[in-house]
Amino acid sequence: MDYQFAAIEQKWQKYWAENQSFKAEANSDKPKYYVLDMFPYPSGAGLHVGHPLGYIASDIFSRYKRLKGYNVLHPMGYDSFGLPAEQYAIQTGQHPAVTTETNINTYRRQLDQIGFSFDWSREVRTSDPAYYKWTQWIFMQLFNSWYNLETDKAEPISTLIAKFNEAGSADVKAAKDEDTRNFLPTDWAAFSEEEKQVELLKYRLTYLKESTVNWCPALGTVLANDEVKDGFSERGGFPVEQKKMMQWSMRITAYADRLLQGLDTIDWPEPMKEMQRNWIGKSVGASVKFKVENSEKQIEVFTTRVDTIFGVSYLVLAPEHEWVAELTTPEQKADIENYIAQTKKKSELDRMADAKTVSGAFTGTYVVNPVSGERVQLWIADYVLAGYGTGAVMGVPSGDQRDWLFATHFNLPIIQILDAQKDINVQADPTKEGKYINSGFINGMEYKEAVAFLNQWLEDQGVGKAKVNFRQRDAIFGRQRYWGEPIPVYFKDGLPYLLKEEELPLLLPEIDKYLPTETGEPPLGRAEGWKYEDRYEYELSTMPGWAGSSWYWYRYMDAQNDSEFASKEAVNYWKDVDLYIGGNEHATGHLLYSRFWNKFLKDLGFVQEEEPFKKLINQGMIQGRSNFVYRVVDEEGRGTNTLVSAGLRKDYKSIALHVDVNIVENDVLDIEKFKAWRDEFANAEFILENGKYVCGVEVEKMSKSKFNVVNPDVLIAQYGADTLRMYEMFLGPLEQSKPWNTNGIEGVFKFLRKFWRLFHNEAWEFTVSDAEPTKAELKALHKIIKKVQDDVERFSFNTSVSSFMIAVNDLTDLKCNKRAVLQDLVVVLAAYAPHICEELWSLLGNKDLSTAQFPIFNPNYLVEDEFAYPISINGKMKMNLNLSLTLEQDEATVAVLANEQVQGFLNGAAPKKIIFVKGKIVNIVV
RNA sequence: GCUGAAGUGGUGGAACUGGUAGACACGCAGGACUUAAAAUCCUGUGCCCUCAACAGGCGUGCGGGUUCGAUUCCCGCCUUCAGUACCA
Repeated sequence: MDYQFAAIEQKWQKYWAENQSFKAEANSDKPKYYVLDMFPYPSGAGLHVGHPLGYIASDIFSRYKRLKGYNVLHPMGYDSFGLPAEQYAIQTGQHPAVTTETNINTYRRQLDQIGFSFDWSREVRTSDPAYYKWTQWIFMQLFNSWYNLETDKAEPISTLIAKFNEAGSADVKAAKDEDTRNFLPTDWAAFSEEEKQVELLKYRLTYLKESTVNWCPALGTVLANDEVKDGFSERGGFPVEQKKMMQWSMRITAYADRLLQGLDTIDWPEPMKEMQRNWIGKSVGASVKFKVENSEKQIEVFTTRVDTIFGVSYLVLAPEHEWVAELTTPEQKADIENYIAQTKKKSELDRMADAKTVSGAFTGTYVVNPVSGERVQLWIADYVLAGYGTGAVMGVPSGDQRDWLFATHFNLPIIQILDAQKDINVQADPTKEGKYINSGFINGMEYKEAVAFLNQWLEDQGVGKAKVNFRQRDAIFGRQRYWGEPIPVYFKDGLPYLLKEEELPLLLPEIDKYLPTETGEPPLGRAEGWKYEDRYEYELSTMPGWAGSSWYWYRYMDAQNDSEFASKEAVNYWKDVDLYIGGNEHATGHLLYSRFWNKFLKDLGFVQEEEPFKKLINQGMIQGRSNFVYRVVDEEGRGTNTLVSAGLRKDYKSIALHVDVNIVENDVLDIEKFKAWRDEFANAEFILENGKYVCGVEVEKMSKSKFNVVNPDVLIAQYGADTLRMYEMFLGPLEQSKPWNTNGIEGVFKFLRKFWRLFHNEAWEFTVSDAEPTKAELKALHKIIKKVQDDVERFSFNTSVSSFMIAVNDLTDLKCNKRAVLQDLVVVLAAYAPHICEELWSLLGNKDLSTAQFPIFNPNYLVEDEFAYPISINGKMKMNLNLSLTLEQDEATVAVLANEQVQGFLNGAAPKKIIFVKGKIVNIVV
């Protein structure tokens, strides 16, 4: 029979499902290997051709590892809480659970027909109560923990209480809020229960705090910083404003240093690590307090160059700094207010574009440099950000270019502080070289000494200390929306208390409408009679999107467990994810939060590994490739009924229209389908080039409105899943972003057919011979065995597809239909094109390809006696010459020079030198 | 600006450790089969000079360098993409 991909693929997909062929063993003597994909949010649009790219790669890797004798865990699930289903619910009244279920079914159908080897018995859905029970449970562990800076790990809150009982708060070194109280053990004992709870909340790893949040009135919800772009919501593009509210936060900053250090231990793409480093934004420096003249106030600044403190010639506050009004003198009041008004008007974008312009205003107030005793002016300027550090900086014009510009613009002094500083009247010189001058008691010191000395001095005097500052803030954990995990907390006397563990899961209540209440409370406020013990108000926020995805890889290890998030045995066996494949858009979201929760769970002894994802690969984005037709317009600019082919468009006045890429092949329009596509084009006329209508092309985001979405279903119907899988890999390196095009898919399909034909005679009857393979056949086989092995291990899937083509071309030329060769070839190709291979495997009389062994590479088959040496003269390749590979330099040189053709090229010139690299090249230098 | 990645035929891309640049595929051109088309098969296909062949020259973003030999290493620049942005 000819290659009937549809029947073959259905048959084996059914077989795999019925036999649970890819179920990971809970216990095994085989080494474990955990291959994870970033699980999808099941959106209503279903999968497009870009989604499966990473899944195909991970599937090939998983199947390969199984053939190599590993016990592979390769699961899939759904990140099924999220905003789109809720938005849809608001519009239609349909419960998000229903929408989600429908979408999941579509996803599952689409995934199944690509033939993935997922272990579906371990499927998870973050919106399933059996799953979010454990998300809530982790929240409770966080609530019940604090971060001990002495042991550098999280500990149960009970150890903190013990410390308070014993020694009060003095010796406690903890990651905590800034407004903690100092108390003695006796004070602690005297605190009321409420006072104790208030104090403990300042130490818990998840805590309530009044914070400024990004409030989006249109969406009725709070957004994370990464969900806001330039003052508008990333989703929907609605305006976002700042609003103060009590919010649950996660004390991720406690882990900032470990999150940073851990990056050095994991095999991730460098750009990803770099993004996380920048996001965490560690800077080492000092905080210094400047006393305000004629006031009790002290302004704290953060600096990374405490050594330059004698060069301070002014201080700047952010315009939003809360003390600005208070510290402005009456004479300067108008100036300052005017400046603040101006800053407010500037949007974030303007402020960015304006980065070069110097602006600011003098408050009229002076502050005192605690080190030198000098009085300097206090200014405000919008180059200082309220949200970073303390919202105040010291200006050192000789050492910082921005400060230099500011000082020059406003005529403030520029003080040289190092003898090595050059040209400071032209620009700042941030050098750390040389010895300090004009710097009081650090004069004559060098950088390192000065920093250490100053830090100690500041601390001794109580006016500052060495400090590490992070850009990263604690993560806000509450969302004012419905479709998320309820937070397992109720309020008594205004204080939060946890539910009991056995009361989990706290189920999402039913509500009438998925909108905030009339009083502005979150949607959960609509749930009637939803009270803890019928009296206490539950927390009405739900968890953010990243909650459920911050630990899901552990649930796959033991997905059905009802008494633990995953059993100790399962966690001890699977440990961590060996290979994680997903997009780089999660660099500072999911991947950071997951590492945070993982470290926390490790601290409490629930998991084994400090880092959850050993190796990470980012698959590139598949962009859309839009096609255009060009409608000729008349004098008045009205569209006519005529369309002109792209190559001739310069001769006409025309407008470009998106055309559905599914009726275009190799950029040539299928005119009949086009006429049927839209009524308005039913009678269109075409100006053709070379008898064809050629469409224009542009690379854009894949989107419905651009008619450039390619649905895998269509391609599978036309070519089959095996072709789709191989074609997606053939497109280019996995990590590279590329526009989708179907131009080469025929070639891959032809390859599979050619492969199929190796096993069949002219009449398409299955025929293999049991004859001994020839040397050439074995060579072709072992070349591909080695190639695939090497390629898969370095995730170079595109090159192995090419090599498969070469192998099949070679074997076709050799007319090889020998079982001894083809049977191994089937196994080698199985990870890429599993359906056709499984069929051929069974036609060869075997059972269950998933239990086969990857063929062992034998280098002896590749050994050559001869090599066609490229002979180059002065590095230019001239000809090839067959020489025995046993020849060493001397004999080879003789043989080369004896050759007539070589002599012809030399044309009488005497070789100065002959380079001979065995098995590689001969280069004659003349 | 900073950080990171990348720049190779008409196109996607290959060349893994400095050793034959353009594998494999698409497209295109020509041919076979066919009444014809599709499918299939065969041949050719980096550019320039040449009717063509032979031979030659050029060629991996640009300019230099190291080397017998550079897509690969070094220096300087340009462009594109991604992230980030007055971070004190």
